[in-house]
Amino acid sequence: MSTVPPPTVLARATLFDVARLVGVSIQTVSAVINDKPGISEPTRVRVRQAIDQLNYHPNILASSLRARKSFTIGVIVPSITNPYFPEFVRGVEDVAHEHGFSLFLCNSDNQSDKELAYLQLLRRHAIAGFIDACYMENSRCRETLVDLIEHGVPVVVLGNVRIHPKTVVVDSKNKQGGYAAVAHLVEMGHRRIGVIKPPPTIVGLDRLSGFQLGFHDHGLPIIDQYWVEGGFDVSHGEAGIKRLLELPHPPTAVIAANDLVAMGAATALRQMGKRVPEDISIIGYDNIRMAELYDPALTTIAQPVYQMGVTAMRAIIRRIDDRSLGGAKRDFNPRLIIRASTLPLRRNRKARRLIRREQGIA
Amino acid sequence: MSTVPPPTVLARATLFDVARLVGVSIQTVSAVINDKPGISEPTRVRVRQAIDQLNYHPNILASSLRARKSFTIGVIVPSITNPYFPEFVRGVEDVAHEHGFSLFLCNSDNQSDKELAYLQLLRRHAIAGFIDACYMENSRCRETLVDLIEHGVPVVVLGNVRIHPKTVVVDSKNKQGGYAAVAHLVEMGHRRIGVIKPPPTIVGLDRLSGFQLGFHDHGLPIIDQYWVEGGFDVSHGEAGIKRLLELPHPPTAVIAANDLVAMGAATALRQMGKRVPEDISIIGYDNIRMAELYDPALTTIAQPVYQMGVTAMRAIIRRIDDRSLGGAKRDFNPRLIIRASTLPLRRNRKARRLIRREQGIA
DNA sequence: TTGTATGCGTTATCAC
DNA sequence: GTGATAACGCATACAA
Repeated sequence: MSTVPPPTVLARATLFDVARLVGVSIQTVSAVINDKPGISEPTRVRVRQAIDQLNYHPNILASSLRARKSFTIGVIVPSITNPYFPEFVRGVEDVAHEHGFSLFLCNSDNQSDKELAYLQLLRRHAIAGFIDACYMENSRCRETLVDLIEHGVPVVVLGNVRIHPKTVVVDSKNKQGGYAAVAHLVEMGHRRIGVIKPPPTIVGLDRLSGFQLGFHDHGLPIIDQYWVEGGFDVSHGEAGIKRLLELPHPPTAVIAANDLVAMGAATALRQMGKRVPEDISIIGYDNIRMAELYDPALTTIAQPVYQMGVTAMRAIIRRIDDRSLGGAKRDFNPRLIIRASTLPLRRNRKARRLIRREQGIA
Repeated sequence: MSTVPPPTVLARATLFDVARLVGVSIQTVSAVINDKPGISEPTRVRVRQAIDQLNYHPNILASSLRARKSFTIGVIVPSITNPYFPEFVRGVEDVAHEHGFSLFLCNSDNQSDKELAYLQLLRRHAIAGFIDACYMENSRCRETLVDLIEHGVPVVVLGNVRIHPKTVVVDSKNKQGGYAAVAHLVEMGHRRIGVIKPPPTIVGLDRLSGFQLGFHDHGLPIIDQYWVEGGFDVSHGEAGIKRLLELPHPPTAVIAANDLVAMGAATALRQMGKRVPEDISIIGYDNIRMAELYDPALTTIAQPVYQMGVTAMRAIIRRIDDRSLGGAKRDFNPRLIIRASTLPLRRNRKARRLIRREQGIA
């Protein structure tokens, strides 16, 4: 009926509007905005004034489309509510922002189909780079990642997988860290050790294999009942510890998939009237901020999470600047942090002394 | 020199490629993709096959540009490493994803200039909606938000401010919650109460005013030395409690700006050989997951954070669907959760009984 | 130094 | 049902 534009939507000023106001052409304005040479100083000033006056702001959508490059990075994590990931994302974001990139954040909940859906969505967004912190082996996810990579999008995967020669792998040697957790407990004299298993992500499986190798190398038998299914959430710790306590001979020490699980287990133990570490030692993984604050302060395996985020994002930026760069692997060392949640086994002091002597500890 | 295209960058298939392969026009393909009526079933099938075959994926940049609507939502928080915000963001994200929206995540660190920089960046990204969870009074931020709103972008602000009639405010009555914290401690017989203050964000100031009103209504004098500067991080709790303990008459109870601060303070106290709550009671705010796990479990004021995130995102979606919708205010009720970190004051049992009787508690 | 023409990949409005 | 044409806002190559 009416040709009056809808009153609620004000049109934004465009390059055209600015150009018209100044009396120059569109690309002159564009050149001023992008600090390109070849524009006289007086013109630059007049253009800038007009930009202010019209409250003009470039449309990144249009500019990305035309320039065939975007300034958005896709980041996918299992769940941002796991305190490990905010730290990682923060590292990514700080570097990204420094270089003018924005972050698309996605939560996969460790579900391959969700991960896949997000991967596909991000591909449509024409992202400039991609960081996958929740990769799980899945043919369609792998396909999509490979597709992204082959279309020139730099991809970083958190964890020990090489999806494609051009992938950048950022890892913290979870196998080695897992091994160290076992070694620590064994050193403390524990031999009946329970494990609350991580989820089957790349990182989780790697960590698990470290636990297994540790058991093997220290001559500990792997008995299924002592390896309960778990995950990376507090609830997995609560459920896991209950199953372990129902065993005829409950473990004297427990390895939790991560700190959250360790705290869930420790708190559940406390509520059941058990003491940590006097009755049961618990070791976590990740060294999240709370591990230190928790009482008992958690013995755990630390990773430089923030730094890993920084590294991931830097790798992407370097590959955006130089497309010819290939894949890479950046390994960070895990570090055992002994606090209050683990204690030497007291049941059999003689055995403990024996073990210590064997390992050459004073 | 050479006219050979760079070998590293494969061109993505476009609508044009699909149309050519099938032998139809571009807009026929577009119609199939967007499930528009008017295309025969055989054509639809052939188009879909071609899409698969060419591995075609729509370019959201182009589609947003042309359709003048995007599917990205800007979210800005103080810092994603404060466990309160992942919970909030998760609520936002779950709803967003359900409706096909993606999230731009930004951290302001409670710095107005960073907030402003992000606001401007998001405006350029032609976002479909915006959620500000870290608003601080600042004329330029306000200007930018108003500009966004007047250009038809739905804006949600976390905290008790009305920036513009069309703003949606999601709040949890921080003043009331702050008041409840004071009331709880008074009820426990405390009168010498220390406060580790929140930062001057909208939410922080509101909470602070609740503390002040609580002091006033319960006849407690407000003595500057007992109100130490703080923030929302663990470190503020550690620093704050130290200053409070240096006082000639240290407080018998402390109100922390939030749970993180409370845990920082409690842990520092423990390290200084003091007991919580026997020597000093501490009350937090937010009821983050860790508050329950912490030992002593934290008495705190709970807010339905996840639900607040959900509400914020829903408000945006409703306003995208119906541009005529105006502003709104959605208030959530804070809830006192009494756990182990607060205890009745024992110094003067008579006084305590007196207070209880006055308040009609058995 | 500045202007002209063209296209990025998509959607919208018309005819046919 | 389908196809031609224009436009979204911007950047690039080239000519002037």
